[in-house]
Amino acid sequence: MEEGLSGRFYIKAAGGVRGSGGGGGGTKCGRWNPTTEQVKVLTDLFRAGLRTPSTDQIQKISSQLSFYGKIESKNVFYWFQNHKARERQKRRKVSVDEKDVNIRREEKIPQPKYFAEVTNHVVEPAADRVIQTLQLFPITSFDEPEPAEKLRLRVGECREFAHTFVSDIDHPPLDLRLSFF
Amino acid sequence: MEEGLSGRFYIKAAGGVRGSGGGGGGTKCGRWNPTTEQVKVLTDLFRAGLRTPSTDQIQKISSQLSFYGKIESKNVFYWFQNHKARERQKRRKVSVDEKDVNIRREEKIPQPKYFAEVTNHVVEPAADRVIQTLQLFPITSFDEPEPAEKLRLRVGECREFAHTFVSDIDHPPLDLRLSFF
DNA sequence: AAAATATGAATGAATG
DNA sequence: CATTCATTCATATTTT
Repeated sequence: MEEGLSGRFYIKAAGGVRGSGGGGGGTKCGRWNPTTEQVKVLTDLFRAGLRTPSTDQIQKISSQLSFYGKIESKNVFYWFQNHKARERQKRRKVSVDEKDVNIRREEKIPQPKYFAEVTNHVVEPAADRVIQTLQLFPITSFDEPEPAEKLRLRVGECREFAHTFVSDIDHPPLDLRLSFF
Repeated sequence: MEEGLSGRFYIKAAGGVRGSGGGGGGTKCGRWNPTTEQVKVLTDLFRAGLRTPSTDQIQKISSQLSFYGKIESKNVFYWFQNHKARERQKRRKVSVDEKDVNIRREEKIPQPKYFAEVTNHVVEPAADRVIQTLQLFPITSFDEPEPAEKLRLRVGECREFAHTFVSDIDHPPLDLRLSFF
């Protein structure tokens, strides 16, 4: 249904096209599709404390990462910008649902996150080759104190405080009165 | 090689019966599976004009909807995001009727601050001017049509050639030694 | 069960 | 920096 337009057959590359190596220099262009190595490096840099790289740094990073595949400076720029923004947003939009379901009495993951950030980079076979001499020490971030990015495990938790008791109530006290001003 | 997966595995969610009416419980996590009530409310809100709820609104909505079942803010956020996008997407597939021979030769490609900044963007519709007090019960179907259409020139160009296939080099001399000082 | 489709989630790219 | 749009990917659901 949705199809029929755009006439762009995307290569249904199962398993993520992030395939390393290839360089993605294929015919598929449009928007940058980072390779796993690129993402890994970027992530490492971020975790190392880099949040808002300068133009200079961006250039260097981009330059280095270009080895793994097509990449432009702006990609690096945007990557950091997005990553940071989303990291923050996750913190903000953390479910703040209280009340309502009262049965929730159990634990609550100490770190309820917006959503499970999958940081499980499958170990690349070529990982060995990827000798990233990332020796970025705590960089002086001019933005704000580095919040010690800790690696969070995937939210294995699926605590769903069931709402089972919602038997046959006609209309719960639902009253979404949103005032837009 | 193609081993580089996106690394996104979710726990197989068993029996995600959307049929909320009855139990609805038991669904495992994986991805949010809205109940019919939740969808109904969301749809009503959307139809009432809500298109891009603010963080606050998202919180409220999420909170209210949690009555019907497990839900998080991000779900609401994504729901609206997707719903709007798809609504527009479908709208867009009908905009091919008129062969607007008026082809604008916009050579300028919007680039970030790295290149010449271009601002020849089409006028922003600003259709989020929905002012109303959303009440759960669609008292007044303030149904507003899809206003404005942006017709954004998407430049999915592949201007930059892929990095030259590095064939000689054995190992990427990745050495991100950024000099910050 | 396979194919088609609907939709939740993620992220690159902008814009203000 | 935040907010938003467009695209794409991964599943769930429905259809054949």
